[in-house]
Amino acid sequence: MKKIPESTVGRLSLYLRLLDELAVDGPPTLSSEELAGRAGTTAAQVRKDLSFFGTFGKRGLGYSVAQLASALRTILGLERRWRVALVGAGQIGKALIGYRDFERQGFGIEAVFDSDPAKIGQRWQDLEVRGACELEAVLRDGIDIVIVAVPAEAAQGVVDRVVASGVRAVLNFAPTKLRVPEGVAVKSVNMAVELESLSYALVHDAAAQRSRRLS
Amino acid sequence: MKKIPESTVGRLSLYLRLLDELAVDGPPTLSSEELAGRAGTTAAQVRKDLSFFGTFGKRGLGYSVAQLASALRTILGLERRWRVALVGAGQIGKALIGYRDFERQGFGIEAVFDSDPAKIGQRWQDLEVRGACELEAVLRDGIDIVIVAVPAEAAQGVVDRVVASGVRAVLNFAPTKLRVPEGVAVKSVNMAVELESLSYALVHDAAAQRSRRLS
DNA sequence: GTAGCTTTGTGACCGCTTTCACAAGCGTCC
DNA sequence: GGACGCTTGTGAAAGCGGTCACAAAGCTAC
Repeated sequence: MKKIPESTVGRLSLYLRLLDELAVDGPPTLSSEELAGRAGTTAAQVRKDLSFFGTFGKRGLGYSVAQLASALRTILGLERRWRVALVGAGQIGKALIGYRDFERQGFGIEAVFDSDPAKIGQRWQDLEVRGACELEAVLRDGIDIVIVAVPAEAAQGVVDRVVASGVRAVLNFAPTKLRVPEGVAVKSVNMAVELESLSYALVHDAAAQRSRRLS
Repeated sequence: MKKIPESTVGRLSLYLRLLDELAVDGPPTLSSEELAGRAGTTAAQVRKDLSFFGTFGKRGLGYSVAQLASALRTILGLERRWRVALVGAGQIGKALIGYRDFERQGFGIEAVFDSDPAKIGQRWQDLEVRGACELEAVLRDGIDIVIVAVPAEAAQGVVDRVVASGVRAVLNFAPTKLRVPEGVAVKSVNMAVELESLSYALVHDAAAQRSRRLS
């Protein structure tokens, strides 16, 4: 299979969400044009994204909402349940545990870890917070994805242990760049970077608008 | 000024964080090579990123950690304090409010809104949760950035009101694509997309490794 | 069956980001 | 003060993702 752009995968995920919304009340079929409108992209982009994986539409008609959604689920690997562990029982961790949408989408958080003795043993929803020393044992028991929600200083150490335990997918909330070996997927959610990009946009746009006003 | 790639801005933010770490205990100077190593990119990339904004290094020597950090703060607009409001007093909102790093970096959350009458009037840290009806009035009072942390269905409606109130920067946590007029910056943090990309990587890599084993 | 309208799938093109490669500049050592 | 080593800054080349445009294909009407 050819190389798929990372951005394409992200868009497929978005398309799927839009299709799921439409499935309940919308028409049974839609065009690339309509899907693009909802997704904030272009019809050509939608068709190109899908064409990497096969042909899903009918010319002159568009795509079946149900069939395309099903195909995207297969492509994204969402037909099975993924076993997830959370490392770091702080504020972010708590928000994630409470976010029941994950379970509904097939991502089940099965364990929570923290190194703070005061937190170990606490019950979070239906999970007990476990000590960091148990990490390897639990991860080796078939965990697919680890969410890292610890302070930046601790993140690389945690991810090293996670990778050594055979986990090959990490979702990182620590505001730092993680180094992992080939074959391990890392996705980062970095709110600090996003906020600072907004800051940049604000000072940059302000300057642009000022010069526009002068001309 | 020329067009700056979005990805460059994100990396500058990362460089700044790395420099701040080094400032406390590291050497007073470093090369693009060293910075690139820590940032997970290449030396050429670092130099190109910086070259968009001027020249900050000394040939043969590298960059002064303190001076470069200061320059990046200016570029990113982090020398001033930004006034932030949070819309949506759910789990994510609570985590964000508790995340005191934001304040330290110059992003001060000054108001929290929710539409749930049961939440209005609650005290969160030192803030009182306000009703959605007060939104416009407060935003017009000099709020620079709004964080949207409401359910996906409500997000577009909120952002429309936010934009109408003159705010030009939005950080979106709702798992949906927001439509905003020209001149408004939106950054999205979409955990669902990230998780599904990991799911894709897992099924995709598994296939890749299988075929590698066969060959 | 065929004319006409619609919409897909895709190769070619385009523009932007990254990488490459090297001349220019700075400090050091003798 | 001159030679040497190191590192920057930057034009040029390469690579990649996005857009365009159109032939192919399906559906409807008559």
